[in-house]
Amino acid sequence: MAATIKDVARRAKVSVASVSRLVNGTGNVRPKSAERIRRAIEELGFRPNAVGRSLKMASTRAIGVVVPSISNPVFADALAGINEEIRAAGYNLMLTVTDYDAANEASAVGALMGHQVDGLILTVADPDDCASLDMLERAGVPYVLVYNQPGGKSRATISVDNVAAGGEVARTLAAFGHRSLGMISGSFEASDRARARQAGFVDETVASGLHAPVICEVDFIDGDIEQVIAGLYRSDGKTPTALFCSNDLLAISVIGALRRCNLKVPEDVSVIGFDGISAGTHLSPTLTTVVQPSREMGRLAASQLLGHLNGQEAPHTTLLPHHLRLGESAGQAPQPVPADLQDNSQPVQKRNLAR
Amino acid sequence: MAATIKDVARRAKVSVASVSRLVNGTGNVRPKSAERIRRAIEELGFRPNAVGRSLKMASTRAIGVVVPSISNPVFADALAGINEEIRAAGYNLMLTVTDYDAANEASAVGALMGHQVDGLILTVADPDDCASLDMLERAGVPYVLVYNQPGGKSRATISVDNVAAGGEVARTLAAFGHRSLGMISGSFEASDRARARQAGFVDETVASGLHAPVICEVDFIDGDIEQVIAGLYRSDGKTPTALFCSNDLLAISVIGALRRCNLKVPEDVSVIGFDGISAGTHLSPTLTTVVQPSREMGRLAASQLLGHLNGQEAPHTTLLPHHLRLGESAGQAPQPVPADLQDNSQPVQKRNLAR
DNA sequence: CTGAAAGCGCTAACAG
DNA sequence: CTGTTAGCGCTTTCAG
Repeated sequence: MAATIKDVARRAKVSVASVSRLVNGTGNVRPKSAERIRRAIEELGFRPNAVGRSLKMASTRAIGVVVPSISNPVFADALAGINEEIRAAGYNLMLTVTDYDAANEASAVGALMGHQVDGLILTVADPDDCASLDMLERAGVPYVLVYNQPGGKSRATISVDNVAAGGEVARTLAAFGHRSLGMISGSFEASDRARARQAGFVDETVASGLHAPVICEVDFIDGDIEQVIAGLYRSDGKTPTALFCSNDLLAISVIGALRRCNLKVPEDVSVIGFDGISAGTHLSPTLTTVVQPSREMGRLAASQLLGHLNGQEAPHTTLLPHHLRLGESAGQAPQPVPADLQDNSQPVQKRNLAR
Repeated sequence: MAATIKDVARRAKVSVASVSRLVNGTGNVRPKSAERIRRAIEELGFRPNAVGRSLKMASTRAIGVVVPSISNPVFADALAGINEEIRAAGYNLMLTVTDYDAANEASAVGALMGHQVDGLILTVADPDDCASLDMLERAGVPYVLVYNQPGGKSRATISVDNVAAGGEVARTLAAFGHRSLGMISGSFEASDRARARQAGFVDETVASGLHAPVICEVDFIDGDIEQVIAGLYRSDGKTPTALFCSNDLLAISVIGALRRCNLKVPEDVSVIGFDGISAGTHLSPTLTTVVQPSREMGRLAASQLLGHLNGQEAPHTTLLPHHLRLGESAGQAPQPVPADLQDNSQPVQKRNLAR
């Protein structure tokens, strides 16, 4: 059906070589022939077959992208950035969504390699223990991670400093006067980011003179979250007055669950998320969160990868700045302890946290 | 670098044909040879080059997807559905985001055709006047639209009935006692959906005995929206007590703008969106909206396309059911007119709307 | 400036 | 069962 370069050549009464030269602007062709070729192309509606070209050139001009989810705006935004950069450079995008499943991760990378993508951009569950990544390395296929923050192995990555950010959250909450913190996180196994944020959060909580925070790992099912929250606040003991959620989507669910448990945010419980998805600013209370520059991260990942494909320096680890966006969902700790007890607090350490 | 089928054949001391047969499960090979081939594959880390295969088979087992945006959850959700279906069938996904730009639309389709995708799934600005679509048709490349609802031309589509849905919104609002309706819409030029929703909304508004609604077309810039809202409600005349927004993202922005204009939702103004993005249920007030089954739409589009590629019936137009999700953002019209005036209302028609 | 020809990696007759 | 071979559509020497 579709016309080939051969058809064009025949119709223009030249060799396929000339057509190729004209089409690709490589080498010159006599103006007279050029005109005939152009007409033939026009008449035949010829469009070069990228598969044939790829086979010959050993380059598909396609780059693969592997992300855990696309319904999470964080990944959607990064993808938008990637798309922008990639397309501007004339590359195409092969996308796979893994749904946080490691098996999908592996098969996706395999499929993409089979399709001979020129490079990959991906977010994996665990960059420190990822067979797919090792495979890419062995095969010499360039890649750069986004959001992932490898601990041991040195791998090209674009992310924020999750540990530091988690720490800032702890300090902020402490400065608000909260004495009992908690963290609600999605699967640690499926997210090195969550682990890093937790590590920073716990460390700084303790460093701030508070006791270690309660950590709840939840499945991403609304019912589950509600149960966890209910369980947490049913106990009459020392329950957290502030909750750090490992990502914004989770924070939003947690706020909903809290509300259904008749707990007011932020009056009774403060909530801080992570990511800075735009939906957070439209909620009420508006979401306090750690903002990462998702779109920019995607753009940067793409441009580093493309740069490398064009012979520039290899992609390297880049930590982009994050920042805390103060919304209404986090505020002063409720109910300062009765005056007589208050004297027992530790003013020195308190001053520290307020930094 | 990467091993080819030839390398495997050499190493296993068989012909490339045998390797191909074993790898693809087409034809038999002597168990003895099979074993040698398998070892060779293992040792060489051989992975069939899909480009070579595609060239020979005239099929890339890739399908192209073209959407206006990926940051809008509607498209992200549909894409999730497409991804699911596509991957289960062993296909790959080539994605392009057009950013609502018709020029990008055309070049994306061109690039995808060049890459020889086996079929396309797309949402375009105007399915009734779309050069890309005509080009696909001419080239005989199968495609199915999502969200688009072509008026004239017959094109395979998965969507909801936007006209009917727009009408329902009008009737619902009328039944709530609103007498003055308005619609805020994104670019009509970039969205046939918006046009269809508007058509249904206007028709039913009038059919309900109300005067034609105010229509405001806005750019998708927060500042712009705020200005439009402010302008609309500055006039002391008969301003709408209910606003239908052509999509949820817009509705969320409108609610924000309304709030900044000191208008309460829904006490002063009711707002209804369209799409049913999950963020809407987490807002407060929760968003009233027309829910479309986005993920299912994506899934269905993909399965129809794949079915067609496998020789089943051609994709056809499918209207999936939508439904109104009543949230808190829309309610009874404010301030029933003073009693003496109320008698002037038209009870008969009112009864009609309440149906 | 131009054409002939080789070959990218793979599949599928076809002949043994 | 197995190997040989002819392309799929394209780019690119290499001669002319």
